[in-house]
Amino acid sequence: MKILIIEDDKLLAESLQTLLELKGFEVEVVYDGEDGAEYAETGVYDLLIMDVMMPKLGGYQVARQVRTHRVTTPILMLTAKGEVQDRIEGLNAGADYYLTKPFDNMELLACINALLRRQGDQVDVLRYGNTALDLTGYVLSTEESSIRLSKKEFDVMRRLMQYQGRSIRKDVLLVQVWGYESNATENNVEAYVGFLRKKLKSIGSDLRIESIRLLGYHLEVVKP
Amino acid sequence: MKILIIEDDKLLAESLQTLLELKGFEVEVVYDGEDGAEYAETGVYDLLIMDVMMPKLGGYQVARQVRTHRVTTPILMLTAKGEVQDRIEGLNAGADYYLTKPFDNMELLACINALLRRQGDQVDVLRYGNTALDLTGYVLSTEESSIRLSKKEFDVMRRLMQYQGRSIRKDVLLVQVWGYESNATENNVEAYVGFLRKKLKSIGSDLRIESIRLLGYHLEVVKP
DNA sequence: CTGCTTTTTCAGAGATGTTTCAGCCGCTGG
DNA sequence: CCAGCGGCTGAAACATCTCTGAAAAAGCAG
Repeated sequence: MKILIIEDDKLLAESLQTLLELKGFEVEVVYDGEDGAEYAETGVYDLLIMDVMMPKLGGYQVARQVRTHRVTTPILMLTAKGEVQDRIEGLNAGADYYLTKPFDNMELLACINALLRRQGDQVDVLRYGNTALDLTGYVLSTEESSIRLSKKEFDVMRRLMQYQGRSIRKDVLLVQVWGYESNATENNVEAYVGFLRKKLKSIGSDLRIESIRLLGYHLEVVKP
Repeated sequence: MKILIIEDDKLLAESLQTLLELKGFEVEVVYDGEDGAEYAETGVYDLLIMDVMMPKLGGYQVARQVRTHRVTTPILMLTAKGEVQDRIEGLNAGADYYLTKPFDNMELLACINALLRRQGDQVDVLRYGNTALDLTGYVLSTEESSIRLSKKEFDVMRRLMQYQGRSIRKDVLLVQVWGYESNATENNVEAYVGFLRKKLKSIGSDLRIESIRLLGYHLEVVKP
């Protein structure tokens, strides 16, 4: 579970980082809005936490920009500005929650959980069609049978299922699963899609991974 | 868009109802937690707004119960209890947002929008006539059927639809889709317009790509 | 170290999208 | 009425992308 913190107050940023890492999140920190927007737009994070007042690009602008680029990662806005007007502006800019400083650590964690829960990550099975993916054990199953997935197979499958009908670009999938420092190529994605198609068929799933040339993939329930 | 309000203060409930109906939502109101939980569990609502302190069953219990029954409708908690402890408890019980009374109407609406936005109800489509172009999946569809487009077909179609009735010059289209450096000719555009006309007809679209001599094209809805 | 699983790499086959081109059609203007 | 231009279309050639199977490499547990 990856979280990006965009916060210019280094002290606060660090304490947040420590807190979240303690809770088992993978955390990255950047110190201004411009970097923030750039990182956030990769779409590899599960949550963005950002300050409103920052150098170069304010939180509202970052949120707007990120949303304009069709990135749907939940945004938690964190700020000293507590006026109603500010809260409204933040929410309308694309934030999902507005928390006023000073805030309690436990409250922050509760918010994060609420946001991630909604993201559908907190559930322990994803279902689509006649098929279920057990998030705790890397097992893919239908009524009639089930099969183990390797970690990478699982990662790819999870993303595909999370998109429920919409299509995913191959390069996005690549960066989400392999990270962007990796030297894996899109052919790796193709290989894993191949593995998954085989396994889906072997358990009699009604799911089909359609490919869309020059775009990516699309998980589909095929009517019998 | 259906909203359920669970609130025992009839005055407040009514003013909320009026406000939301004015904004075009379909609103139902119940006055205690027991009814609230029962209604909410049907899962037909797009959003639940509930008070914390209520007769029979408190807001936290309602939230917990609803979530236990695997209903994922977003919950907005509305309450006079503003203590950190309360907010944490609310969020942990399954709420998605915690708003403290008294609140501003505009802020409430901003929250509601944020929650519904996340609900994934916003899809990326361009519409014109009876026809929709799915921007994420290169799919062109009408009520009765749909068909996949290739990337270039999609690019051309998107431009045509974006111009909504105004006409586009062929050379502009050429540059927009193939880029400056390309050695494609206007005949390429013509070829793709041909492909698109075929596909539009095949799905029973009421859109027609008219050509305008020496100028370019023009997307038109043709009345039956 | 050994044997097993997972992940990566690679190259050829196959599928699909794109471009090209020639011929046809119809409009336009002399 | 006819020549000429712009626009349309189908077929073929071409260019790319995607898939696949096999093999190499990397991890991992015993």
